[in-house]
Amino acid sequence: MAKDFVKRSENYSEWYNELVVRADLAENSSVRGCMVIKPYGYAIWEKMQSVLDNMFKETGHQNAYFPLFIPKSFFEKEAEHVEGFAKECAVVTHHRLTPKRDGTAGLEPDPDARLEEELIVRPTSETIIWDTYKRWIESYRDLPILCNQWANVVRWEMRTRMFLRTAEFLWQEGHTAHATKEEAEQEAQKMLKVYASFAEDYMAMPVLQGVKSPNERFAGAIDTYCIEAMMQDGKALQAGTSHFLGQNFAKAFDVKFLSRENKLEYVWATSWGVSTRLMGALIMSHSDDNGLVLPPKLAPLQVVIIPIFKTEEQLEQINREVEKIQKALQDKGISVKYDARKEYKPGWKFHEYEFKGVPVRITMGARDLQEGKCEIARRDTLEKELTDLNAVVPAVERLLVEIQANLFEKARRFRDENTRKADTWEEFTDILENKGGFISAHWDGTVETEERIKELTKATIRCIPFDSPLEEGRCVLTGKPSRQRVIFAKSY
RNA sequence: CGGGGUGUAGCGUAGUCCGGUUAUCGCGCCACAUUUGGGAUGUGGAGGCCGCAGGUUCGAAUCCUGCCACCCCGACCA
Repeated sequence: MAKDFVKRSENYSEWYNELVVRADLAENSSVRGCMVIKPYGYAIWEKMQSVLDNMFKETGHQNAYFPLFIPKSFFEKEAEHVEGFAKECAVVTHHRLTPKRDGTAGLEPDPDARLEEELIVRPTSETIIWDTYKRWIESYRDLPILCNQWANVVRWEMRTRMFLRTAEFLWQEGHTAHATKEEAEQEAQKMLKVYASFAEDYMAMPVLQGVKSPNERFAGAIDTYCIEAMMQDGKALQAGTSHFLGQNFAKAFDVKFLSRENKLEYVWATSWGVSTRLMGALIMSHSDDNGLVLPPKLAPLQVVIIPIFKTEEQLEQINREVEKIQKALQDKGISVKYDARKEYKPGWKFHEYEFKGVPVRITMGARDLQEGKCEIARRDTLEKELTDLNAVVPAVERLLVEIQANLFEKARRFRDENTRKADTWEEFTDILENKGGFISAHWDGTVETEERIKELTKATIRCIPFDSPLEEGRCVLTGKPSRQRVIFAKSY
């Protein structure tokens, strides 16, 4: 390597950026704020997609696709929604280019091709979808509508960070329409549970589940539910959100249905989404100073086999053993790569696959083969052990399960160790300045206090956890009475 | 959008203050040989509109103006 990989403890941001680029996941493009996702990174996204997609289908949802462009006027229909997104929209004003009229080289938008109404590149699709749903819904028999869209969206962010905040990002957005408030609320909560189990069971990333404070609520929602994860630098990352939209969009787009009682009523709505930001979360949750660490359930490559040999005869002997093991592993549904390239030395390959986060490595050399053994190394702990050739398959199967569980446990322990209670303002600021992480504290429930705390400390309320017990207390800033602790943290 | 910084080969860089031979070095790349149990070694070689566009000058990576991009810190956000 040209330069030593920067250590996580030295400069977390730089570490993260380098990790993304050097593990071959993505790179900055020549387009402002946009990122190129490279094949290896995209393979991880595809894995995430397919797992999520199955979960959505199991909960009764269908995929659909809506336009990339949204007429400007659609945004004007929901007051809070437009306020939330107006500042970060890419706007299409022309439909044709023409050579520059002042005679200099280059092209310019043709003034004769100006659009009558500007089109907005979707920052989210509520408006275009509710404009469409209006035509789909007449009676309670048309409900519920449970659609999901896999798409790209554009938000013209001032400051970007690979995977965490890019001008264009890939995501999934579910949009549902219901006949009753209760059903819509349940849907929003149900989808949050889906996200939480994806995060914990597949990404091995523990998350807090809760509801957002009014300040952090989605523009246009009645309630925003969220999953919040803690990164290894102690900062919080909002990993997914599910919104109960009430009748806000139905009213804005005039979507009514005739109920069983023959009454005309507005439809109840939800929307929910997760994005390529999850890739950032995955990277920051588990990776170490040796590179990426991927949970086996999402690793595009679970096992790599590396031969060590001096002579052709030895290689052939290894090839024969590998063939058997590779086939047996593949039969168990495990993805395996045999890297017998002669152009790279074993040591180089070890580092390469470690950097890319491959969970299990099998090293097969002539020496061990004599004794009927090979070496199995695990990425999470970097431990190595010799295993009998005929025990390799069950050992790998067991190891993949173990690594998955260990990554989750390790992340959960880290989060719990870095979650602290604060009962006074001194404790609160001391934790933020010296320790970081989550702070469980009382809050008087007002927007003013939350904003004041943000001004003073940069910490925000990440969520009001569902499982937070009722408990009498006093607001950490104002001393006013509070009935429940909420989670504060600095966030991405 | 405010403050700070950077832009020289695929990557990382020296040189910029104080203009002057053929633009420095390392990694990587190519060829050959020897190597292969934790990033091999030697020899030879290829690769540069010095971010872009103007300007000053006999002469610009270096000075001036404008633009663009990226990074960091804020504000904003999935």
